[in-house]
Amino acid sequence: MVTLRDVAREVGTSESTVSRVVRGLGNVKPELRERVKQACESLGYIPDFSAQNLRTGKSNTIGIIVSDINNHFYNSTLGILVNKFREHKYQVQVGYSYENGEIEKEVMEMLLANRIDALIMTPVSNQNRRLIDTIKKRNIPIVQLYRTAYRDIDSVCVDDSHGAYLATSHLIERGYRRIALLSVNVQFTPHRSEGYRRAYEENHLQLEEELILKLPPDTSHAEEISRFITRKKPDAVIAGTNLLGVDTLKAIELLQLKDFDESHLVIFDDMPWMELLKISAVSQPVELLAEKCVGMVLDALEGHSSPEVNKDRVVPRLVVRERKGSGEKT
Amino acid sequence: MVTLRDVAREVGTSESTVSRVVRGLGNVKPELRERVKQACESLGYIPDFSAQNLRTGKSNTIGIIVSDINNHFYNSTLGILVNKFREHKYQVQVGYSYENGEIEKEVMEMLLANRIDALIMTPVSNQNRRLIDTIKKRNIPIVQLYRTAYRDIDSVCVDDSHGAYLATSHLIERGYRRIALLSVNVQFTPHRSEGYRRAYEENHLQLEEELILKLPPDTSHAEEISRFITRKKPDAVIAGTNLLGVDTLKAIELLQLKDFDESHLVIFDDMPWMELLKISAVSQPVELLAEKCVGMVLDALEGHSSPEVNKDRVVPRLVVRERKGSGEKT
DNA sequence: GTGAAAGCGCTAACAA
DNA sequence: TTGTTAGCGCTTTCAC
Repeated sequence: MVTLRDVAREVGTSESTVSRVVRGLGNVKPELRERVKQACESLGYIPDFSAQNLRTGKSNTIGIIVSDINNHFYNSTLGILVNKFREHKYQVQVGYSYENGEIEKEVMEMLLANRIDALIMTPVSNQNRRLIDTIKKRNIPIVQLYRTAYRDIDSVCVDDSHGAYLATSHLIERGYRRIALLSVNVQFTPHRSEGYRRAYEENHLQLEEELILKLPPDTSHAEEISRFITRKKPDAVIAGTNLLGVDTLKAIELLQLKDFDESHLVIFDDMPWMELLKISAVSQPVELLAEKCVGMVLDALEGHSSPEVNKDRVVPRLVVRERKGSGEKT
Repeated sequence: MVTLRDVAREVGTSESTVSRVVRGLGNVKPELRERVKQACESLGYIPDFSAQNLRTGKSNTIGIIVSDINNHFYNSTLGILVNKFREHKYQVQVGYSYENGEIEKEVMEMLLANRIDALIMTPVSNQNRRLIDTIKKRNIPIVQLYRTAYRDIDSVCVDDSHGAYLATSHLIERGYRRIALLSVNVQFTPHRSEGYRRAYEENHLQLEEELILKLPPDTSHAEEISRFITRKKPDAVIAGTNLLGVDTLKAIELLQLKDFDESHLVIFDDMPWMELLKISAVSQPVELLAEKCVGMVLDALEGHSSPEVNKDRVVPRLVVRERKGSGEKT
């Protein structure tokens, strides 16, 4: 391994001078600076972040904990975040919690051990309060994304309740009355059922509790959904995530429901394939969300943040799609 | 920050003893061991990987460079790799190269600076030979995934040429003659066009070069593809990646081609939505691929690897799908 | 079974 | 403008 010392020896100067050149600080004579740069280049010097981090106490790294590694929706959010932090010269270190509080704990410890400068997470539970406090004590900014598990920590969420309201209203308007609401049984998310209820109430319609189905995260539910449809006979379905959307479509296929087409369906998290299938979707403003999240983190890192807890909530919108010839319920 | 020293002071012992306990080494009296553990717990001690890495020269971290952050296919591969390494107690640090050799260089340097123990990458070019050599010199194992840019480095690839052969043969069998091949213009991939040609030859059919279209990575090509279809009038299309598949479907919609349905199409990289749309796909054995890749890395880390260059190639399979009533070309 | 001490590669305070 | 030095938190001899 080539170290500062090696470069210094090569040039015949001191480690600190080389360090200054490498970090682009002033106060080095141009001539020396050039020779040092040359030597770095020819020796193939690469700095050692472990040493840097140890010495400076910071890592230029943002930790991000993603709750579901298999959900494209989270992956695309992650993609945007990584991009934005890249622009600000921050590395990103990702950890996956698999919607499991224990693993979440391990991952938080791992990221702390890596000396992250800030943490963005989609919390799985509120059981890691202890670690959250440790992180606060170290003055590491935290932002919760998509869910608010800890009330005293900044958060950026989507108003899923409103999303459900939009979806439900839309379907009611189309003449559907037995609308099923499928959602993942995850805590700390703004409750979709709340908006669903509101839409029913505003339309003076009676709602059946049994049309609300909560499912555990991180597995396929096609069979369960098909049984549910058979038993409860909904005339429309709102799928609370893109993955549940896929499961619902599979269930429909399983059951060979000929009249149950895409117009009976609204799926959360707009994805490219929904456009192709002409399925209406609740589109999350991921870009905006990421922007706010990054903004909060950078503000906090630069000490610009307010003493109060920031809670930001962005509003989803309904994307109505229909095939020509389709439309009102017949 | 709570350090080993703090814990040692609390217990009234030395740093080295605490270190032994924390790392689960023997040679500490049970009674002392317990007290140390207690103290770690109550003080909330978290080890510092920077210090550990600096001292030991290794990081328990595998670096992975993904070439396209927006491609679900790579994301799902990444998901599997992360899972597998987790089982083996390795962290994963991800870098994204955005299909750009310059960024790839930066990312490689970043990962090296982080002292990764091994590197898995989907190389974008062969222009980073210099860094590859540095990595080799540091005895850090490297595995190339999906592409072989450096012949002297281990690799695990998919036989895309064979995939194209399967897709083309299938379409020819269905009666199509003017089959377009759309692929991303990326170097070092087994050439799809080779299998495409072979299928034409075996069927004693004349192939038109102009039906082969190469497109740059990392943008949408719907318009370009629609122009291409208008001009060249193919009667079937093979899309070389899932993203090109989406673009092709959009192009078909743009052109309102009524008779050009899913049966005229084969898309590389099987994705859940293709099942829903009944689109035939060339399915990559991602799980197997990841397994081989992880195996190679672990072998190398444990010194079990052979002196020769490992080149593994896995074979894709064709998943034929059809709606009832569809089938042979009419 | 336990502790003292050196040093991994780097930065920052200070001295020259 | 440059060099010397101490020390970040940890592991690893080596001595006891």
